[in-house]
Amino acid sequence: MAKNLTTRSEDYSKWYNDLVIRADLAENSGVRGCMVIKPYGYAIWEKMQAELDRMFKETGHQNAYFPLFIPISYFSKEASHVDGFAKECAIVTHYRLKNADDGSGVVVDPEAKLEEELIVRPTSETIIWYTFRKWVQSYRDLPLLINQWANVVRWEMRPRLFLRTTEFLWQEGHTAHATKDEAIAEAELMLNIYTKFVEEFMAVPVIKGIKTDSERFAGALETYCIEALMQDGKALQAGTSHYLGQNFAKAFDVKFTDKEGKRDYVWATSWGVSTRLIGALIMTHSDDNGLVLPPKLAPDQVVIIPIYRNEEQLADVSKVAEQLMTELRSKGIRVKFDNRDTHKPGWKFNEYEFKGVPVRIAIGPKDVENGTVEIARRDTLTKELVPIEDAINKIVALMTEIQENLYNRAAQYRAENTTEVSGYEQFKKVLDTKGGFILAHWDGTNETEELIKNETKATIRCIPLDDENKPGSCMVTGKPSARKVLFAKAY
RNA sequence: CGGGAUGUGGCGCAGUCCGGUUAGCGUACACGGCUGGGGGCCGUGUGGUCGCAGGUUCAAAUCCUGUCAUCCCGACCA
Repeated sequence: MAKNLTTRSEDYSKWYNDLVIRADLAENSGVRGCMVIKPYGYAIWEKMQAELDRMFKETGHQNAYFPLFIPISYFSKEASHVDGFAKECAIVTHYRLKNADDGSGVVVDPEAKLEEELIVRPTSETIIWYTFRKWVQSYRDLPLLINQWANVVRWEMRPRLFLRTTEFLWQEGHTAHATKDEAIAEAELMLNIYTKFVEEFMAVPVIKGIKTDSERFAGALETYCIEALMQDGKALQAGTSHYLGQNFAKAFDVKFTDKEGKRDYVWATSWGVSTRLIGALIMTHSDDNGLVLPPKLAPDQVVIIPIYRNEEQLADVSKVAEQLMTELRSKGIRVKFDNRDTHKPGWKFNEYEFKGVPVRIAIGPKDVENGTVEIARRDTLTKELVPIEDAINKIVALMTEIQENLYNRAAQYRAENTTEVSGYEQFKKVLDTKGGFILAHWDGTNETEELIKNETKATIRCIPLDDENKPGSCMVTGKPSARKVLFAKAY
């Protein structure tokens, strides 16, 4: 798989310049750390949105929309939450511009200073909990299962295209429950939905786990996450789901009356995935020829390219192509017939390879004569001549086959790049020479975690939720450890 | 905010050290012809106040000062 990609990926910017820009998904917008998502990139996001939205609704969630601006006073009600976000907020202080006295352009009108500053949401817990207070009185109002599709702004020091942009698109779910157990179950349910989406639709294998104290979401009691391994050996957090306990309910005074007539604070969760997932998709499957998209998310699953020398041949080829397109569409396959005469076939072959279209069909005069079509698959870069009557079944089968192949390939890569170590020296050596996921025992203290981070730049990605709870002793301190945890260098 | 680098047609770059004709190359774009089963070839053409503002000089993309922006490395992070 992607023989040169691993080395290329060590230089992150080159990787993106070569692949993302060439694949035409996004570009830097010129606004600090923000990006323009181009139509093809956005089409991928829309496919992701559609599938996630369906899964949310199937589990009883509803969409709503809350304001972009959050009064600073709301924001300061939950102490640990503000600690987590204070350093990366954009703040609105004025509401008007005026012409500069010296004619040099427009300046902020000092007269138009806001009484109370507004924060551009870095996440919406505060404004949503402010609102939830008005929506919840009785256990009959619960659970409240709300999702919002929105943009948020986090003024990070160091933005990275798709992975950490100043403004990004995401969905954020916010729920309120009558009991603690119900809230925990919700947080776990959403983690499972994310897992299902990322693995089944994106074909990206993930490890489910919980975050350590230091990596936990600001204001949460438990942060569940899914971690994926990119082709350059670095980990990427693909999604998080937080159990918030009663922290936000207490901060915003959201109480309800239960069946016995007792008043209590509600129990909460929040969960989100972002356009970072597009980055994960690219960085998991792409090769040196460009993007490789899983069929389930590809905006075009099949592209048909006609080959011809003159109008007459085009007419013959088009007849076969259009017939094929109609039949494929009736099977629910997204097909594009690219009969532009402004580009040559060779050009188109390359273009759709950059774009990662899973299956390419070429039809020329020879095929019309012989009753064949040429079918090429993006994941293996192989092509074969197939009798036209077998084409439909072949292509339908390829949709599943390519989807599975991508997942299996990524899973195999991850297996090959996951190492279990026992000692700290071995840990450092693996990290330096191989990278990837490393499983090792840890004594559970912040101090040890911090020490490892400072010395190696590796962090604990999560404490995995799988069944392998074999106790041992910490690789650094030798103190007892309940189980191995997952380390990696991360984006 | 610390360290490093870069700003030159739409995009990617050379030229800058050592100032000197009309600022050059690739690509893209437009037109014509040959082409067309993996980014084809030939020809013609459009497009640049060299990031911005000062300064030095007979002369500045090139030297000096200032300034702005972007990118990379670090602290921060979905």
